[in-house]
Formats: sequence, structure tokens, C-alpha cells
Amino acid sequence: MIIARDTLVDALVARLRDDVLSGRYPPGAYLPSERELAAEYGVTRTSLKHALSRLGQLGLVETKHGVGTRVLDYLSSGGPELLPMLVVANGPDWLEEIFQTRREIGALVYAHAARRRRPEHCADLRTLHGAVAAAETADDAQLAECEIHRVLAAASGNRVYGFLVNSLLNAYLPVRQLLIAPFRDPGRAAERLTPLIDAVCAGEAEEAHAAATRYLAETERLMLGGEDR
Amino acid sequence: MIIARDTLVDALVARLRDDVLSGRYPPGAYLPSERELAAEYGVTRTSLKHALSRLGQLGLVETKHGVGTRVLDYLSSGGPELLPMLVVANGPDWLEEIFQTRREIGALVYAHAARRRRPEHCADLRTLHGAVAAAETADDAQLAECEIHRVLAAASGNRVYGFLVNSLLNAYLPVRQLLIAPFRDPGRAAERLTPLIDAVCAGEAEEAHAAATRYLAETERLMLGGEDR
DNA sequence: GATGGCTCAGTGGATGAGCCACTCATCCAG
DNA sequence: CTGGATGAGTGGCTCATCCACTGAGCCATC
Repeated sequence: MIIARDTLVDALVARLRDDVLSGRYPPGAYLPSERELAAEYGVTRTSLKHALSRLGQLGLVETKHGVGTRVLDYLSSGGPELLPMLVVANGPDWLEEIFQTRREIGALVYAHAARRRRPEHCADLRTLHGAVAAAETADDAQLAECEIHRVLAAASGNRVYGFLVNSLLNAYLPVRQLLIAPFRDPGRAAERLTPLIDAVCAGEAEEAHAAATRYLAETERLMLGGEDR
Repeated sequence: MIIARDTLVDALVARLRDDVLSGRYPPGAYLPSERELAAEYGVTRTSLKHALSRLGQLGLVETKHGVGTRVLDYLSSGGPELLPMLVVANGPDWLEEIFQTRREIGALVYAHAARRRRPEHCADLRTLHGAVAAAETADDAQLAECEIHRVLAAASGNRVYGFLVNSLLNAYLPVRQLLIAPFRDPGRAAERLTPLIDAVCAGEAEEAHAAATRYLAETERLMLGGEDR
């Protein structure tokens, strides 16, 4: 286990992010001046600026010289990089939409993977599939399955799809402990993966599309508390 | 036209980003120490740190206290927020993959839009469609068309799809001048949109899917220099 | 010889005072 | 009524300085 103690700026970012997401500073509103905020949180203006700068990069706020820092309408203009943050703050609100996206994009991308996979992708998939089956903890199985999704996305031959899948994984990883049910029995988790991996390695695009849809829907059901068998 | 002069930190971010993308600092390599970099660029360490912090938020580098700042393997682990940057640096390399993604995700999302659109979405679509037709410049037509994509994504009822579409638009906007051909004749641009918008407003999901695919493929062809008619 | 603790050089983290540049509302002179 | 000057308030940026962390190497100990 890695102990990654947060830095002061990380804590500030988290705090300001919460203040924005909770509605304390709604979209369109101006934040207090940097000098005021720094005083309120008991930090230097320099540190506060670092935090604001990162929120700006995230697309949550916009700073204008001589004017101030304004909260943006991130729900309208934001990108998927906001998902991890939003999921941590309001997980249940987002589950359904993320699952739908995962299911539909997954089917699309994994069908491409079946068409364009190369031998090394298949080798990686087999290795990871084995790692899921042999995992000693649910945690290991879950992480190995994530890598499978990455390899499948890479096999699609479209790097943009790789980015999209990474986005969804990034939203999933911070809350994965809550969605670990499908991996409690690693052996069965691996069995569920078999049809998808076989279809992709065999180059059967139609079948991969169907298998992906089935697999993703089934794991969702289990994540949401359905019984396994 | 808005004159948004770059700030020093913006320039630093751009410079460091180029140094990373150009391979001067390949993934896995450590950047020189902050003190050295600050001296090299003739700026304060404070400003340099602001730039590095933003690159970190972007997922391009990772900084560890007491160790240094390392370039990440952004092609493997990054998200779509990297696209604007990558497109500006190596546009042609990415065009094909972005177009494929736009076409396939667009068809998927706009089919959902046909199923779930609400009256206000249709009203917005009609207004924007009119704005494209009446645009006095290709520029205005292009921007209005972008808004149409945003409204369509919103109409899908899935905010995650909205984020994905925003990502693609963000990658497109910085280079849109190079891809403005389809909007040289705003009237014809609006004509091309008609089947898609009609299908969505009529709630015909299958037809919306097909119309979206046709529309997106046709505009791509024109963007890449095909003749219009 | 292997172990465990120490030191030290180098790195990033954070501070706080200070000055500069920009924006906007206001006011006043023409 | 117009146009320019003013000033308060904002963020941009610098500087000098200190703190905290890491890792390599040394060395006494076992």
C-alpha cells in the first residue's frame, strides 16, 4: 500500500472543488479575491494561486487579470476529465449515465478491436485473462480487468478511443471498492470474460460487439448488488 | 474578436509542453530541477512551478517531493483533455482517428437524442439551424454548427456523452480555421443539416443514426478538401 | 559480511512581503 | 454630452528564504 500524503495545494484544490460543487460558489459567480480566500483558509496567496490555477486547468473556474476568478458552467462546457471529481462527490447521480456510456462505447470499441487487433494484443489479453483467473484477491482481479479494457482499447487502433476508455477508467478507479462485487470470485470473473476475449482474438467483430454488451451489462448488474448466479 | 494575451505562465506551459511533445523530454525521463529550468527560461521558480503544476493537472508530468518531475506516458494513460494540445502539435496524425470517433460517437449519441429530446431542444436546434443558414460569414456558420452538436449531445439525456462531445469540440476549435470549407456556403451547410435535425426532432432514432453518419462523413470529406458538389 | 542508523546533498513545498499590470466605476474638464 | 484622468481593487509575477522529503553513501554495530 502506497501512502501518498496530500500536499497543501492538493487539500486546497479539494476544498475549493467541494465549495464549487456544493453550490457555495455556483456557476457564474465570482470567488472572493485571492487575498480574502488565502486569509480565509490560512494559507499564502501563492499556495492559493497554485490551487486556483489547477482548478482553471480542470475547466472549473476562469481567472481574468484585474477582474477576478469566476466559476464556469462546467456541466455544459466541461469534459470527461471532470468525471472522477464528480463521481466522488455525487457518485449515484452519475452511475447510470456512466454505465450506459461504458456499455455502448465499449461495444463499439471492442468490435473495432476484433477487426484490428494484432498478435501482441491477443497475447497480452490472454496473459491478463489468466491474471484475473489466478488473482488471489478481488482487488487484484479488478485491477487486472481494468488493464484488459486498456489493452482492448489499444487494440482498436484508434488512440482517441484509448483516451475515452482511460477517462471512464479514471472515473471508476477512485470508487472501485464500492463496485468490486463482480470480482469476489476471480475464477467466475474470468469465465465471464472468456466470450469477449475469444471473439476479439478470433477477429469476430459482430460477436465481439454482442459479447461486450453482454459482459458489460452483466458486470453492471453485479456491481449494483445483483446476486452472482 | 477577443484579444486574449497570453500570460507568462501560459507561455511557459506552452514551451514545456512543446519540449515534452517534441521528445526533448521523452516519457519516463526526468525534467531538470525546477531551479535549473527556471534559470534556463529566465523566470522565477514560482512561475515555473505554476506551469509544472498545470502540466501535472493535464496528466503530462508527475512531480514527487524530494525526487523531481517526470514525464508520464501520456499516450497510454492520458484522456481526451490532451487532444487539443496534441492536435495543435501534430494535427494530421490525429485527424483520421478523431474523425472516426466523431462519426461513430456522433451517430450513437444523436440516435439517443432522437429518443430523448425534449421540446426545448428542438426549439434550440431550429434556432441554431436558422443561424447557420443566415450566417454572414463562414466563421459564424461554423460556430453555430458547433452549438448544434452541443445541443444534440445535451438532448441525448446523458451528461457523459455531453462531456465526450465537448472534448471533441475542444480538439476541433483550435484548428477550426483549417477545416472551415464546409461552411463557405452557409446556405448549403444548413441544407446538409436538415435531415439530421428533422430526424432528431421527429424522434426517429434509426433515421437520426443514419443521417448523422451521412452528415458527419460528408462534412469530413469537405473539410479534407473535397469539392462541394 | 550484513544490518541498521546517520549524514548530507539535492529536490520540491511553502512562505510572505513587495511591486507591477490590468479593469472598471467614477468624476471632472472640455 | 463626451472623453480623458483618477483611484480602488483585482490578479500577475518576483525575490529571498526556509522547510520537508528522498536517496545515496558512510560507518559503527552485530
